[in-house]
Amino acid sequence: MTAHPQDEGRLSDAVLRPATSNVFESAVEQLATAIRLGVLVDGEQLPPERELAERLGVSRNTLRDAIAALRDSGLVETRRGRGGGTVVTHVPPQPGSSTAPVRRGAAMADALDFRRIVEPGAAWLAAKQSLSGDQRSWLVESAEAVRTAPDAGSHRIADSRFHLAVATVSGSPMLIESVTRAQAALGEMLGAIPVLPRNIEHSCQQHDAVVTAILGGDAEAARAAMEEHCDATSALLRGLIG
Amino acid sequence: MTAHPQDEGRLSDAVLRPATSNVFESAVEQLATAIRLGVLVDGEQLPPERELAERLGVSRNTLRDAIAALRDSGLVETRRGRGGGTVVTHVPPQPGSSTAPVRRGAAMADALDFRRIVEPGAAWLAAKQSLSGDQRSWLVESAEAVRTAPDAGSHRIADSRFHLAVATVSGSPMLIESVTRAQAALGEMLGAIPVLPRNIEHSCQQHDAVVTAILGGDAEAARAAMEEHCDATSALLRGLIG
DNA sequence: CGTCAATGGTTCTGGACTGAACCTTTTGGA
DNA sequence: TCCAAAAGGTTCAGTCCAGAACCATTGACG
Repeated sequence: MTAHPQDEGRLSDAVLRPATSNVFESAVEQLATAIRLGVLVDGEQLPPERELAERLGVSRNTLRDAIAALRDSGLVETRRGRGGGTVVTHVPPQPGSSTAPVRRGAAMADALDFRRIVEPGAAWLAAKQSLSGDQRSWLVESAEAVRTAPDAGSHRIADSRFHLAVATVSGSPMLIESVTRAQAALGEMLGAIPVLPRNIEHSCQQHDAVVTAILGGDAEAARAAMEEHCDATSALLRGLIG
Repeated sequence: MTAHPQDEGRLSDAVLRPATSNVFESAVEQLATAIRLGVLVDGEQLPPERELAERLGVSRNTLRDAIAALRDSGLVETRRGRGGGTVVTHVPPQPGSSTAPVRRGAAMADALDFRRIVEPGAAWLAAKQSLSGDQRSWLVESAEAVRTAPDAGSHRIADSRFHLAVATVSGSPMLIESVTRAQAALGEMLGAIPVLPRNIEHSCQQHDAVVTAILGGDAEAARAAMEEHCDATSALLRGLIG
């Protein structure tokens, strides 16, 4: 065993990551991300508190605090009584009103690099699965939903949903989580891309190529198509920010 | 926005993952994993408690409980006083004594799939970086250390260290974490691979191919070499378990 | 040989979170 | 019409954990 103190340092610096803190905040972030990525769409009803709390692995008290925070942010509304519950009331913000000053570059570069690896990987793996009819039509519809999105905000959400759908049909929980994290990290920035019809059309063609390759079981083509798609997005973003 | 209830269900099931609970246990797992993967090698001294606690993002109390657990498991020893501290005392277990009954298949398949994507991705990204001389020699030495490992246990640790080194020089924190998780998930199983000289030699040749490609800046070759390596390992494991 | 600094060991307080029980509101159906 | 079920709303005791202060032990260095 070579005793290279600096190597040990490099490795342990890289591996010993700080644990996730603050259960409440992570619950808020998780729900808010799910809404902003379009996993939970406008008008959709959340599961009952007791059930959702269990699924998130937090106590009902904490979940309620998180929901209250979302309510304060205008993301959801809550009604009491039988048949009541919490519903998503989220009109996706139109781009251009980017209040968020550009993120710091390192995190963005990391997320872009990461996405360039896990999303094509998900497409590749999805193509190797034998998908059910439901899953196949889900993919097709997800891609179609991106094309028919009426405005920029809807387009962003539909795009997220498409990418998450690809990850989901890959069947790998670890990959799904990775894609979710990449999408969440890039979410704000992707929203800053100007929604020119040309960009949309190009993007949708690439989506279609991905879907076609996956449905055809051509893993290499699926990966290549998704790589192209990620590269195109990266180029837009990098150009946009410098 | 298509209102497909089942789609929502699929997506939210996939995305709303349970939050990490129990700070103490995750600290233990993190340190134990670091030791078993060889990030912290035998005889190496841990940072002082106050410093390590801060780096892990836990309180010193919790960290001390975690260290106590490691001490009970015989992974570390602690001495008081100036110049004292906690040192790793870990003799890697020789394979064959696999007390652990085979893991359940789904988690293993997930980890293998995930690894097949993130490790080649890390090699690809590493090859695209302009590496420092230190990093280049670190890679070479890491690969060489695998070849010269005296016994099966050391071989496993050196192998982990090599893969983590590749991920580290890729420069992407998100990727490093992913590779670490994949390695940790597969750790026990990789240890179950019979260490035939032929397997070792084959594995080392693939390591060398990866290093050569990375140092040469040939990203596609690096990825292909790592894919081959992961596939070989997968085949061994799947054959071993059925 | 004594002192000091670096380290682990101990204790305490306050806040965050859990788990459970119970209350309140609303609606669908007997 | 009225009741029961299904939801959200409230409260409380207990546990986990952070943060800080302080104690005990040991080796380094003057």
